[in-house]
Amino acid sequence: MDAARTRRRLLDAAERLFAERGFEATSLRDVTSKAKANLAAVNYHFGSKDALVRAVFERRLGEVNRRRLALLNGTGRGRPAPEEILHAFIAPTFDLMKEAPHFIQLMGRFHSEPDSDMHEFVTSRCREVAQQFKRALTTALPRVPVGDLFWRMHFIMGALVHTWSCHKDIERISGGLCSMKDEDAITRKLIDFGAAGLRAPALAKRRRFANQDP
Amino acid sequence: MDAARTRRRLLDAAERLFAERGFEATSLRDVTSKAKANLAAVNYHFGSKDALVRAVFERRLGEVNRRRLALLNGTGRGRPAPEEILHAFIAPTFDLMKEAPHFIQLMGRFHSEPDSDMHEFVTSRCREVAQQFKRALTTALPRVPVGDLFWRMHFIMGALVHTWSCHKDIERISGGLCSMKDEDAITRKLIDFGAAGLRAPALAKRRRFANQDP
DNA sequence: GTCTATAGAATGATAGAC
DNA sequence: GTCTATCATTCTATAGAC
Repeated sequence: MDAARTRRRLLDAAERLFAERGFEATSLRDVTSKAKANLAAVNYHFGSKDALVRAVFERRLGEVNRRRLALLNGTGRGRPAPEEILHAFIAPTFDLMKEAPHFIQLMGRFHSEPDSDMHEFVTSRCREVAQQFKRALTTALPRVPVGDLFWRMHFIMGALVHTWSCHKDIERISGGLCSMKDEDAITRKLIDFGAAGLRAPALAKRRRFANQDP
Repeated sequence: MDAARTRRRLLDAAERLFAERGFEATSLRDVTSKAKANLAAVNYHFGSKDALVRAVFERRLGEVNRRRLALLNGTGRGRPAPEEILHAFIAPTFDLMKEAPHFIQLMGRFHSEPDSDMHEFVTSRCREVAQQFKRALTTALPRVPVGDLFWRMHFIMGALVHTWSCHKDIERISGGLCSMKDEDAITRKLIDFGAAGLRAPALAKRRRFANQDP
């Protein structure tokens, strides 16, 4: 029973330090000392530093993706609106902000990390979910050309990832104007923003704007 | 004259390696061997690894911000449209994608980096530009509440940063559907997407959507 | 399972010859 | 300015006592 508790303390410490300092900049000594465990404990319980990183992601990612699919499939029998699809994708991550803020930050950081092994590991656990959401949005927006739809999903992904990365610094960044306290309200703002972008006419203002910008 | 050329090779190598592997994961030995310079050259020309990072940003950031302000102030005497403001902010970075693709990737990575000294250094060089663009958008969209406007600018920033981060992998990510070759076309797509989000009615679909999601 | 001790490799930085 | 050689740290990982 002590083993499980040590494992958990190591995961907590690693999650936090990887989020705050980055993966390369965090040593096993940092992790074990914050976890009040012995230096050898990481290699005993996980095998290596890389395996610890994977375990940190594995602990939360499965549940997040399960809840995403549950929300997506619970939107009723008709074609769900873009707003509902975005909500199913976003809300399970924002819900974690109180319980596991460092994991959210870590998900934000991960998207611009170069480590290709870690990338492959995480994306492999999200591939199925990504496919289903892509299909749902394609069905919900049949008149948006598939190329445009990819770009708009990419832009929404960027807005989401950036919000994950910065969620602890919103008050500072906004000069005290905004805060991340009411995650549901921010979820709505992001959904409304993304849905408006998804529905933008493919050629809106193109010509007029182009004339002003030779 | 040899000094200037060595300095330049070091900056080129550092820019590329920092973008591809990250700052912590890149050693001075990696940089100097790629630059075909001696290990001691970095400390001779820049003083330290940290100073090298700052120099990498300094080399390009000033010019980018100069061009942003030139475009912003060249939009004519009236109140520029949100599209024009976004164009002035985005285009100078996309224009660099051919000439300095690694720097663009590095700008993407930087936004989720934890190193607070580096963060302070870069944001200090962009503070004036950020202020001016914020003011321009506030004027262009007087009916959007300032809190909403902050969030929408934050989301657009996320879309932009994510595009910087991924610009070399768009073909792979999109499964061959899209590419980054025509930067002007992608600039337009991002501008149209962002402008639609900026103009979204503050309460669009709020009530109906809320009912479906207790 | 937890600990100490240490191997073995890599790092940033510098001194001093040329 | 460029080079070699090296110092002092730090790192991951492991062997072996308890």
